[in-house]
Amino acid sequence: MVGIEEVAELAGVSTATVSRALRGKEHVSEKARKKVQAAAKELGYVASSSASTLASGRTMNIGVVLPWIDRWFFSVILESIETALIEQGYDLTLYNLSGGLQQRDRIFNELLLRKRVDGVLAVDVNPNPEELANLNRMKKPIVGIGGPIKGARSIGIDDAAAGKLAVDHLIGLGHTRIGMIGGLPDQDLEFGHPDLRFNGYLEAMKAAGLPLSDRWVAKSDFTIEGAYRAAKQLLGEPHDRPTAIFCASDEMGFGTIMAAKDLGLEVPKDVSVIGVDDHSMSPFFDLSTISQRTREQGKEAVRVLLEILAEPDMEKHANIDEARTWPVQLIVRGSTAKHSGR
Amino acid sequence: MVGIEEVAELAGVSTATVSRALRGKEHVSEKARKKVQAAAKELGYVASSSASTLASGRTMNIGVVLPWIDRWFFSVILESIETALIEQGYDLTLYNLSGGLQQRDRIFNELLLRKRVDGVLAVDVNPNPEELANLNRMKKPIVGIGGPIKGARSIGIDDAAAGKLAVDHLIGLGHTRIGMIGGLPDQDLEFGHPDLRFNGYLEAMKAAGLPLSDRWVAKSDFTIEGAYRAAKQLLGEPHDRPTAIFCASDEMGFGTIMAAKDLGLEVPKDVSVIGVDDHSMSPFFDLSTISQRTREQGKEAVRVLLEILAEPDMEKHANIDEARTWPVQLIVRGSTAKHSGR
DNA sequence: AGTAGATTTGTAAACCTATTCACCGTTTAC
DNA sequence: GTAAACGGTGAATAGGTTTACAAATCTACT
Repeated sequence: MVGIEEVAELAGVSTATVSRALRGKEHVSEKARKKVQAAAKELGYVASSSASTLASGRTMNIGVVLPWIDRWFFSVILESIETALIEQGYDLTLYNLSGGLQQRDRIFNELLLRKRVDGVLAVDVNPNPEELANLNRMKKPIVGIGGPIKGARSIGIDDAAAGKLAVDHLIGLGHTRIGMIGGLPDQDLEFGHPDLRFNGYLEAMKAAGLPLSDRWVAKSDFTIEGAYRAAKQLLGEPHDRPTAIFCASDEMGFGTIMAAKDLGLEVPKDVSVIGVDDHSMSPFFDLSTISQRTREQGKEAVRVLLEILAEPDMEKHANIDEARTWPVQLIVRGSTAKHSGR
Repeated sequence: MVGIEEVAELAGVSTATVSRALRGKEHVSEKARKKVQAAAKELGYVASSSASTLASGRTMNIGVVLPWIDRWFFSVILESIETALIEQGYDLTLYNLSGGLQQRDRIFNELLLRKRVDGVLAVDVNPNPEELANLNRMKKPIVGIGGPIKGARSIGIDDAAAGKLAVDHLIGLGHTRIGMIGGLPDQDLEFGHPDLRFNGYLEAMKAAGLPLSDRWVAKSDFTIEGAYRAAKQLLGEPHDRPTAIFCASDEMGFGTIMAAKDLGLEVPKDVSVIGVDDHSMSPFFDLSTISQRTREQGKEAVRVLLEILAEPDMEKHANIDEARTWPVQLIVRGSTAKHSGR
């Protein structure tokens, strides 16, 4: 296998110059750089990343931890993170937590500490104090996405505000009997998004002085299917049926729209529907939604993490917990309209 | 930072013994192993992966290359690969090709050759001969998923056979006017799945002596929305409308079912629909389909790659091109039924 | 007790690059 | 014209582990 010495010899310079030349560093004459590049190309030389990591202390690799991959939010954010990282010359090592607690423990207390990554991006994963302490000890900065991490920086939307915005939109359209399909608490997500969005719903309803009813609220998992069933329940009610439904996610919105159709109700004439996410299929369903601009969140998290890594004195960043609120945006499509009924 | 020497000192043994003990290797007495483990735990020692890679030549890391992440097939297969790898103690570094040709070039000719990965899994990506030669030179085995790679091992379904199976199912139900919604050729995928599935359709129709018509065939991209539009076109036809439609993917099947509903047609009474994939949402849509058992494919690809890596004489595996056909399975749900019409 | 053989342990040499420091030849400032 | 500053360069070292090999210890048997 060809190493840096062969290149140095062929180019007629020292290994130090080869190293500097190939990485675009200062203090190399153009002439030397050209020679080195030619020699490297001729020999098909590529620097060994493990050796360079060992020598420099930098891995140029980021660990990304997320609970699942095959769900819309996570796969989209993963793609945006990967794209942003590769642009900056970083690789991305993936850790998904679907393997249960034991695997999680191994990931946090072993895999992430082995000097394979320079930093960590945690998507909807809330490290406990011990896990965080370990990362700090190893000087591995972590940036969270999706919810506030105590003792670290994070980015996420204000779920309650998002819920309130959605419901305020419905209220603004004249709806008074507004239902909600929320997520099951504690299931799936670590930051309680479903509950928070439900709180936003309650808040908006109370602020507007509108009546609440148990019959207008249903819980389901975050899937089309779950919401479909929940929506049938809500909309099947012959009297007093809600004229608008706020769904905790767009996928739930899709299920709700399909349920409405199957019940012979028209959207938005008979019932308005709004979700949260701005899923790639939302335009097709013509679903109004609260966009959380997922791709931008991923990009921004990468920016913050790399900024911390660029800071020579990383200590400063330890134990800063700055939970940045990522602004959401109401996107009005055809699934919400003025209340037309009686 | 605590290194192997501190652990050795505290445990009262040599670094060699520490290394052996911590990795569960032979030739360590139980007593020594216990002492070492206790010392490592006390000091919070975790071996540096770059140092161990440098010394051993093994990275315990696999590179996974795929064209996208946020599409069902890819995210599911990625999750299955990640799970299988982590079980075996391997990490996974992700490279997605969505950044265009320039990025692809960099990934194949730089990132994958840097000794950061022991091997490569290519999902629906077909490396060209030069890219493959580079990998061979660096002794990095590659296993493909989704289509045959000339000069490497690969696993994938027989797209034509899958198409034929789907259409044979429809024929067996008595349908004679059978349409297809296929993918756009050359777009998106490197292995021409859409065309191959279309070939299977043609083959089945010809074998059964059934008539073909341009009016029964439409092309769209691999999305619900595209298929929805295509299906409206096909099913809107007042005369001679197909009584069954084979869709090149389940997502296209969902679009087709929705289009049928919106046209006032009942599935399967007025029109049968079948797809390919066995998408997680297919049970909800009650869509019959050809399952390609995506998760198992991912697992199997990992098994094959690790098997190659375990082989001490890896040379043997270079230039073997063994394109294994992964069996598909007909899954009959409620969207296909006997032809009931006139 | 002595010894062959098996097992455990330690020593030291890789593994390959980045980087510090010193040095040299040039240029710049005075 | 000299001193100082500066960019370019190379020699040597550090970085932390694995592993071949040699040495030491233990086991079982004569």
